[in-house]
Amino acid sequence: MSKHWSISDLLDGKASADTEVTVKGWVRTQRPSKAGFSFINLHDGSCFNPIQVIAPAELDNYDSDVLKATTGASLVVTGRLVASQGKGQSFEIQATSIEVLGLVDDPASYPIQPKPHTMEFLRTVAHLRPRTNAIGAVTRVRNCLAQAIHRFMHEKQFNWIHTPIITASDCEGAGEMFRVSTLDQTNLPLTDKGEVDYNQDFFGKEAFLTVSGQLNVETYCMAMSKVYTFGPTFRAENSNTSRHLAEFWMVEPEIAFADLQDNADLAEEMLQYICKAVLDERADDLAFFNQRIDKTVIERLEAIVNNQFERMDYTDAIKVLQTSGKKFEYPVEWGVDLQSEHERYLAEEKIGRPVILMNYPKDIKAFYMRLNDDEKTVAAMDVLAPGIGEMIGGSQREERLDVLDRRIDEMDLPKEHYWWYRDLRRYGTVPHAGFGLGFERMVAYTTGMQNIRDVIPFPRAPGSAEF
RNA sequence: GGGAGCAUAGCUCAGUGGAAGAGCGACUGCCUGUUAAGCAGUGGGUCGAAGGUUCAAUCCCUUCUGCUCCCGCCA
Repeated sequence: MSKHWSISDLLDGKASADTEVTVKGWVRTQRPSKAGFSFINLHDGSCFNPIQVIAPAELDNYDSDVLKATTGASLVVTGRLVASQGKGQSFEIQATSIEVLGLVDDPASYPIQPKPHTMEFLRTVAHLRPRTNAIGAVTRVRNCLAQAIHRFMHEKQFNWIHTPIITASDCEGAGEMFRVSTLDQTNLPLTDKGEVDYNQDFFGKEAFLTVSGQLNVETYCMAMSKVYTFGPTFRAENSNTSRHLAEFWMVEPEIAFADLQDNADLAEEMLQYICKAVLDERADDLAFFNQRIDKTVIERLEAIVNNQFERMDYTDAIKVLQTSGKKFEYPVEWGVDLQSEHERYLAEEKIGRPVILMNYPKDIKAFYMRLNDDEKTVAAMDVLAPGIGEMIGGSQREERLDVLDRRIDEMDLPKEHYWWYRDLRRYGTVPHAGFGLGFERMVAYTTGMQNIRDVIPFPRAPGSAEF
């Protein structure tokens, strides 16, 4: 294909005015004028704003093609880049030729009309929704966040570890898992006991899609010191909410020679870094979100970048909730897991920003979290964000083999399945900690989008895997 | 898994037991250096599906399907 400019570069003034340029993209709107030309707004995904093309009636194919290029049609436009006479854009293109690559069949029923759509409707046309302002902006912000995460980690000398998607160990324990099997589902091989014989399956044992790369990444942490995973994870929970997906992306850093404070500091520094990246690099998209989606988005991101995160012990949070004067549906007492209403009160009403809750009762947390000296709490932390709830969950890991074994026994877990995880405590164990950031929750928080299904290109949820 | 709600034009939604409505979009015309333009007109419907009640059902009842929201699970 011949060389052409991105609309982003043209609007940024990277090409000299009065030179000939070519752009390729899709029509957002066309406004024909009887004054002898037509205004076409063309977008190519490179930035929020489209570029305005002035198509003069003198073009050979003006009546035959150009005027038929309705919203959604694809064009190659060549012309002179000039300072715009109109308001709303710095530059525009005075077209000398317009090639229509693809028209829109039946414009009346083309789903992406130049008018507001609901997010619910756009989910039913997920193959076309990236052409909208909102989903296009989400896509760029999502990319910006992902790139910023890798950049942050790289600058801090973390190694990105590609942990497996398929796991044959059933010891992850973070929820229901999707089974991976090549057995003939209509004719399953059975053992003598009448159970499915997974010895005959592809891996010779049961296999699943991962729910977390944590246990795997801990092994590399015990050699590379600073590591992280960033990839898709899967939960087969029947969760039907605006903040859960069956397939979602998670960032899981793991740091050696570190405790819970170091872990919280890392989470804070990373969130500040990536929020700043979005403020710096995606001002155009943020302006849109701030105007159309959530009027507090920019303010919120600036507050994260410019303020220390509030840190609060679970035990203190319980006291705050008990003395809040609020009537909660679920009563609060030490030892209970916090309900959404409690987390919301803390993050939204009490603090108004993300808050890091630390040191939870051991009975409501996972076996691998490090037991505190009080023997009642573990070194766990959650980052709670207004509107999203739990954005990050993490902990200092139990590095003492005897204590870990005690916890495994207490929870009645199959110790033999954790043999390689326990080995890490036998061979040069060190204090270490890590956390998991729900990437889509971060994108939702950053954009103000209310449903997590609108911040991932093709959302997977119970009963929903179209596209 | 528990609870609530919704389903009427391409989209967003009114509405009524007795002849299907608006706004936006589409199309046509007028107008215009216009900005999701303005003005006028035209077309567009198995009222989610299947049963039932009724002289008559888009409306009332039952079942089903789909979607949304809240809670739980968590990230």
